[in-house]
Amino acid sequence: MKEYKLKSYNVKKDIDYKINYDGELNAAQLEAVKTKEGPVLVIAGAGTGKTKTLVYRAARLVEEGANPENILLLTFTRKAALNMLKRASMILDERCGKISGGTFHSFANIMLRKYAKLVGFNENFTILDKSDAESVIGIIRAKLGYNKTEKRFPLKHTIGEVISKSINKNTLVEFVLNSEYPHFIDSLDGIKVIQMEYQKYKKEKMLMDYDDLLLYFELLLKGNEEIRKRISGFYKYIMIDEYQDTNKIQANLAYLLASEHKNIMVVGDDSQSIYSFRGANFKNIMDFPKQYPECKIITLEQNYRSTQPILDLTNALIENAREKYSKKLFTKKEGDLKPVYVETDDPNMQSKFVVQRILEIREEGIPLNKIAILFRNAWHSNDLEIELAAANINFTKYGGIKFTEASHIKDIMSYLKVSHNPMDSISWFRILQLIDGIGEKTAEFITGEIAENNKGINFLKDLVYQGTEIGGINISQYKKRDPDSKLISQPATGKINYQKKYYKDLYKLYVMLGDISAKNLSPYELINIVFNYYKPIFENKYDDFNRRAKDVESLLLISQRYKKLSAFLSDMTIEGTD
DNA sequence: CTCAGCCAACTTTTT
DNA sequence: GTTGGCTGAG
Repeated sequence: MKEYKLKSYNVKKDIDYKINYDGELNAAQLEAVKTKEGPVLVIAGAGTGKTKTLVYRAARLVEEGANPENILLLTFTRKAALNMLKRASMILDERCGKISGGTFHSFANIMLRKYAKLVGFNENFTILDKSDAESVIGIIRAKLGYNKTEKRFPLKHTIGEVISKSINKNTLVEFVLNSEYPHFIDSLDGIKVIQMEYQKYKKEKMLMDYDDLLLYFELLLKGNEEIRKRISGFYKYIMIDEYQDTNKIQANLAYLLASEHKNIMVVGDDSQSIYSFRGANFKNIMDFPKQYPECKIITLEQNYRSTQPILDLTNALIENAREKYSKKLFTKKEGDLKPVYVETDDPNMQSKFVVQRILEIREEGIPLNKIAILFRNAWHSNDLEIELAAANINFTKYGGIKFTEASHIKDIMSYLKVSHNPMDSISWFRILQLIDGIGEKTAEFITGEIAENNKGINFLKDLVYQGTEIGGINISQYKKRDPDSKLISQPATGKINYQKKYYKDLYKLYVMLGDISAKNLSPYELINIVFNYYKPIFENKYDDFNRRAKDVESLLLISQRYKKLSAFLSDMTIEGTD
């Protein structure tokens, strides 16, 4: 990190404010915006102009002379952060675009890329998304024989969830099992073993999952006094959005980051905590005043979105909460239409009712694209979709799997990941299996050789050349060439036929990987090289490759925004894109 | 033993 | 769309 000399924060008396704060904001918002220092808790009810408040406060800090880079704005998605900075730039000027912003995960990533060595990693570590993490767990699960137990052992997906929950909720694995998977309580010991192996595996292969980003960042700050002081000293103003959705580790990180100055403003609504499934705890927002007894609490209650009857309903609901910051939402918006609660006997009746209402509303002249139906998951709408189709109502359905998790995108990304971090066994495993004739076992063998003996892609060359020159060699011959190799004794037959039809393809892969390891290629150029290689595989693998090809186009487009491969890879994994 | 192909079961929400 | 189980071919 560059050493910056902090500008001393002396507000000149004669600042000529360009922004008209008083005219744009209500009293509570204004109070928040004008508070420059010390801990502040802003309780922002739904639709009370929370984002606007943050935007103005960021702009105000800059206008009063703070260096934008010293302001840290942590939000729930990166898109939200960018959006706010854009708005701040619009009301003030482009200096606001330089404010440091992002999610806890992306900020942790940036810091860890600088200080990875201090927590036992290399700077080129790879970030595992959820399915990558599950693959690792799946491999360990199989290796330890848990796929052949008498009693059904939890699936990799479940194991991953249990481990992650115990971390995010800061509790023991047994508590998670007891409360959410009591039927798997017998598997406790096994899960604990897998957890340990998982941790070890990631460390060896320079891999971090989402939780690790936070954990290692916390470790970095806790274990290195000097670094903590440097980072906290640099980010002199901290703002955190959606504080009710932070978990224990994130709250802890916030505390550590603010330790040098306590200029921390958290904004949230205790009545809107929706991420408990991933360990978010609204207690964080309740406990903030305990953490900072001197903090200022500001409550935003004027709502700009809904009419009073709707707010009355939410007020009544919130009133029932046992632990809360009391607030009463009110509005100046006109309207007396009440929300309607309808109960139906079965899901199909529900669908029919919705269809009927839509037809009525359309009769009244409301266009279909002004009507929205919300539901909690993709298949909840199955019945409704049939009814809508039957009634000849056109609709657009949003949702489905994320772009970055589509398997063809993951394929392409894996080639890049391997070239960025040759230790990334998960990506090796994936791309090797794309070759015709290579399945799980062979991929495991090659992956193991590449990683364990640190041969990198040269192993591919060795393998192919041995194959073509010698033909099928057996284990003992191979051992002679490489006496240190550990994995030689593994296969039960004691013999692997190296003369395989996939040699040619393996060699092509080797050549392509050599091409993309050339220096100074942009992510865009890299993807082009990769796709040139991948295209035949791609078209063979997917019947609908034409549809999927559009995603590749998007990927190329996105990649043009990046100069460096490492930033591109991190962003694609942490932020995704929509 | 290894791999590919087929089938049935399941699917919240996010970094 | 994905996972895991099963079968048959090489």
